[in-house]
Amino acid sequence: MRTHAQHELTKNQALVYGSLSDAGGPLTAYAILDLLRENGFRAPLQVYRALDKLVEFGMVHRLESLNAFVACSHKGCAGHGSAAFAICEKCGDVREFTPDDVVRLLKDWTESQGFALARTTIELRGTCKSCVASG
Amino acid sequence: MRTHAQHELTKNQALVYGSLSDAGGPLTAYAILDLLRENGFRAPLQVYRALDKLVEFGMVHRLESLNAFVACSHKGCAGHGSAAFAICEKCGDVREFTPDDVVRLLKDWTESQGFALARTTIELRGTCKSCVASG
DNA sequence: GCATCTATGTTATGTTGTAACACACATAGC
DNA sequence: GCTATGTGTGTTACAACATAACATAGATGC
Ligand SMILES: [Zn+2]
Ligand SMILES: [Zn+2]
Ligand SMILES: [Zn+2]
Ligand SMILES: [Zn+2]
Repeated sequence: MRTHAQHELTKNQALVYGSLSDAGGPLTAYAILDLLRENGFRAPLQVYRALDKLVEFGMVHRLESLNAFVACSHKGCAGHGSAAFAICEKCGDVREFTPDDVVRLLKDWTESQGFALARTTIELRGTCKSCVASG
Repeated sequence: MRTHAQHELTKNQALVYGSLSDAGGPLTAYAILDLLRENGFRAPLQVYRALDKLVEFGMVHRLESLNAFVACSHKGCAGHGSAAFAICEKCGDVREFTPDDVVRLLKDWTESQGFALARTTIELRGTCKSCVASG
């Protein structure tokens, strides 16, 4: 039994997830494509199809405000509560966190409005601690 | 003294804002361009440049998860606290609200992390009340 | 064998967003 | 008047992001 694979990935899914995991930060689909050309990737759809599945599995998150994708920071994660992201505009660092209290308030609001919530996007832009410190 | 114009808009800005205001919902930049061809618009930059200013003025919001823009629902608004959006995936309706408590919690988190928050993106996807009722 | 489902490969196209350069217009300083 | 400066504008070309449509390949179940 595998400990770190809730989903058996196909070859392309594994390659794409590997790229994101190795990168340790967000990559665009086309950046992934370029990284994987030496593995035989030729067309954007090969990347997008794998990303669709990985996002569905909860192993990868899409950053809407960057048009980019990032591996979930919970290693071997098979999905968790809604995530939020703090994105540094100086260095590009992305920090994932899970603000359950925030999500609870948003869910309360949607319920009070009769809105059936499917998913949330929370992305914070600013400057990270080390970039603030260094000027 | 004008009551509804905190900013004197240029011709192009007024046209773009008018389109969004009349639409009563989100439009992509290219949809705006098509609407404004009869007013002499020929190129996407004419739209994007106006949108940049309108967003800066706080009169228009960008919806990252739709790659679209929407007039602020506060008429004559010159900017307010961070907004959030509930987006119906059935009918496309977008409801703007201002969840101060949520923003406060997010701000607390960023401050505890030394992250200098510049702006927030909060977008909720789901099904609106009337679409839930009718389907 | 045959239907069905999923994954994959490939070409072409559609959608969203900018770079670079030129020009018009207003305002301020000389 | 005449420059300098800043901002708004117009235009061409291009870059970046995403999908449609069609073909092929392998696995599973009957
Ligand atoms: Zn995650
Ligand atoms: Zn940083
Ligand atoms: Zn608003
Ligand atoms: Zn609806």
